[in-house]
Amino acid sequence: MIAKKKINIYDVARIANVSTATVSRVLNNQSSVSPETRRKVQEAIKQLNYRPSAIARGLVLKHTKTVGILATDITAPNYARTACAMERELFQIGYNAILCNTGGSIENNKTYLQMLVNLGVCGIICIGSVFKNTLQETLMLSEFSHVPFVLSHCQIPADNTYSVVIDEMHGVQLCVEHLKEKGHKDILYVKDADTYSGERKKAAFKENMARLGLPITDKSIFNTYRSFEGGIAVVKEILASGARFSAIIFGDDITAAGGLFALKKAGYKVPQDVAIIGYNNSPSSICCDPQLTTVDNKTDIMGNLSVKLLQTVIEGKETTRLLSVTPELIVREST
Amino acid sequence: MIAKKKINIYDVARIANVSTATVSRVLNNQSSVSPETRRKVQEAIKQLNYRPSAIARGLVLKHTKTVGILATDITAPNYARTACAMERELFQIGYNAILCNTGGSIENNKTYLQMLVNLGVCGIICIGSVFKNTLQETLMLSEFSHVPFVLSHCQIPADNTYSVVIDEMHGVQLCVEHLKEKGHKDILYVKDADTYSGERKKAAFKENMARLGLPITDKSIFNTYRSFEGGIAVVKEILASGARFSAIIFGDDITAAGGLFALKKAGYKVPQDVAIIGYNNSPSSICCDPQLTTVDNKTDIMGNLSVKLLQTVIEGKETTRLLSVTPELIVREST
DNA sequence: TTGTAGGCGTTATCAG
DNA sequence: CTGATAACGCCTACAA
Repeated sequence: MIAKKKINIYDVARIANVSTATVSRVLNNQSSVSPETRRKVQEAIKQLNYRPSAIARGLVLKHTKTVGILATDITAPNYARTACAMERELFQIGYNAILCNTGGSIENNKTYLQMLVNLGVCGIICIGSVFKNTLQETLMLSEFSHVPFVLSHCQIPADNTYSVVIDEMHGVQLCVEHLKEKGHKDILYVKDADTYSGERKKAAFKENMARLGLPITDKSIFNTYRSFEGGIAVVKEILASGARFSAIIFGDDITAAGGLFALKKAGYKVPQDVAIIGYNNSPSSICCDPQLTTVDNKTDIMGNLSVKLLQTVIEGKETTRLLSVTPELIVREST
Repeated sequence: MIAKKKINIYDVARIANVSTATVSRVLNNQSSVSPETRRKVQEAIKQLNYRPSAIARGLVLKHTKTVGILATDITAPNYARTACAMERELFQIGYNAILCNTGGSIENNKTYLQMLVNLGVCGIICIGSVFKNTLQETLMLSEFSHVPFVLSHCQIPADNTYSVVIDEMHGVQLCVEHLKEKGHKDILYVKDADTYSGERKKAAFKENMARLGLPITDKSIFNTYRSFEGGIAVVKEILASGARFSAIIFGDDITAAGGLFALKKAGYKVPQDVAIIGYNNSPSSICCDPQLTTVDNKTDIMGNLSVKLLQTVIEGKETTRLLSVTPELIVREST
C-alpha cells in the first residue's frame, strides 16, 4: 500500500477554494463564517477525509486535549474500575486519557509526571494515596504549577490540587458497627497497606472500637501485605499470638480471602466461629465461600466526580477543593 | 504562584551561548559536537531545568514517542495484567502508553483509533479478539496504513499488522486431557464470550473430545455470558437439561466461580461429584473453595512480546508477523 | 465575512 | 564542529 501524504489544512483550503483561516474557523466552529462557505469547507473535509493534527494544534494552543491518569497498579480491581470510569467520562467530553501505571516508585512517578507535562496534558488525575509523598515535593516545582491536579483518595495542600476522596473512616465505622450489632466484641483489624489510606482505616478502627466501648489491646491490630498469601500469613500469626477474636476486618478483599482460606484450614467455621469482613467489593469477594461481607468504595462515582471536577477546573470555573463520597457496607455470608 | 514562562530551546541556546541547532544536537546526542560545547549546553539545561516539548518535537518528526493500547475492558483481570505488562515494557524503552478502554462498541473503537493517529502514536496495540471486526474494515483506510499494529490475541490479514497470540486451542486441549486422565468421560464446555477467541476454544473442545474418543452430543456445549451470574445461570440450565456430566470446563474463571457456587448450592461436591476448570488464572480462581484448576494465559509474556514486536517494527527491522505463546494448565483443587 | 502573515518549539538541511 | 533558516500543521490577531 502506498503511503499517502498526510492531508493538511492547506489541502482542504485549496479544494474548498478558501483560506486556511476559514477552514480553521469552521473546524473550531466559530460563528463568523457564512453558511455557504461553511458547507463548501465541510464538503472538502469529508471528501479528503481530513483530520486535523492534534500535535500541530497542541503546539499553538500550548496543550493537547488530553489528561493523564496516574495509578500505581491497574491490576488492583478497584483502581482498574476507577480508571475505567474516568476514561469513559473523559472520552465523553472529548478528552484523551493517558493512563499510566507507575508501579509506585517515587522515581517513576516523577518521570511520568514530567512526560505528561511535556505531552501537554490539560490536567492530571492521580488515583490512590500513594502519590501523597511524590506530589508533596514535586508540585512545588514551578513546571507543574500551571496544570491542575485532581487527587482521588488523597489530599495535599497545594494551590493547583483538587481532591475527591471516599470517607474510608466511615467505611470502617460501618464494619465495626455491623459487627457489634451481630454481637461481636473481640474484633481484630488487619492492616495490609502502608499508605496514608491504610493508616486512616486503622485509626478509624481504633476510634470506633473505643467509641462503642469495645476492647482494644495490643493484639487487636495485625499487619501484613495485601494479597492472598498475605492473608494466610497474618491469620497464622493471629492464631499463634493467642489473641481472642470472634471477628476480623481486613484491609482488602483479597487479603480477607487468604485469611478465610487459612481460617477454614485451621478448622474454623465462618461466620459461626469467626466473622470476616473484606474491603473494596472486588470480584474475589463474591467468589469466596462464604461470600465476603465487604465495603463498596463507589469506584464509578469516584471516577465520574474526579473527571467532572477536573473539567470545571480546566474550564476556569469556580469550584470546591474537596469532594467526599460515602462508602457502603455490603453484607453477605461471612458475617 | 506566578506562572513562569515555559523555557524553550532558545533560552538554553542563549544561556549556553550557542545556537539552537547545537542544543538540539546535544539533546538528541548526535556525535558532532565538541565535549566542551556539550558540557556548556548540558549545564544550561540543568540550570534552567529545561525539558523539550514533546509536542513541538512531534510536529516536525511526524510522531510523538507514544503508542496506543486499545482494550475493551481493563476491568477484566487478564486484560489489566497484559496492559500493565505492556505499559511497563513501553516505559522502559522510553515510550508513553496511551491506554484506551473502548468498551467494545465498534464506533468507539474507530473514534479511539482516529484519536490515536491524530496524536501521532508510533504504533497501536490492540488487546483481544474483539477488535477483529473493527480492524478488518478500518485498516483498509489509507490513514492507518502507515502506523504499525500489534494485535494481541487476534490476527487479521493486513500489511501493517503483526500478531502475538496465545494458543488457546492448546489450552483447551490441556483441560480435556487432564480431565480424561482423571477418569472423566462426560465433559461439558461452557462458552461465555461471543468472540473469535471464544469460538476457537469451543472448536478446540470439540476437536479434542473427538480425538480422545470422548462422547460429544448436542448437550455437551452450553452458552452464557462471562460473569458470576452467568455461571450460576448456565449451571441451572445444565441441571435442567438433564445432560450427563462429571466435569465442566468454563470459558473464564469468574464464570466458573458462579458455576461452582450454583453447583454447591444444588448439593454437588466438587471435585468428587463434578470437576471444574476455569480459564485465565485470575485472582478469583484462587479465592474459590475448592480453588479452581485453570489455564494461565501468560499475560506478562504476551505483554512483553507484543511490545518487543512493535519495537522492532517501529525500528524498521525485519521480523515475524506472528508469535505464538503456549498457555499452561494450573492444577488446583477443583479437579 | 474572509484572507494574510506571524508564531508555537523542534529538527534537519545547508553552508560556513 | 557550528550556525542560519526553512519546514512541520495549525491558530489568531490584524487587515481588507
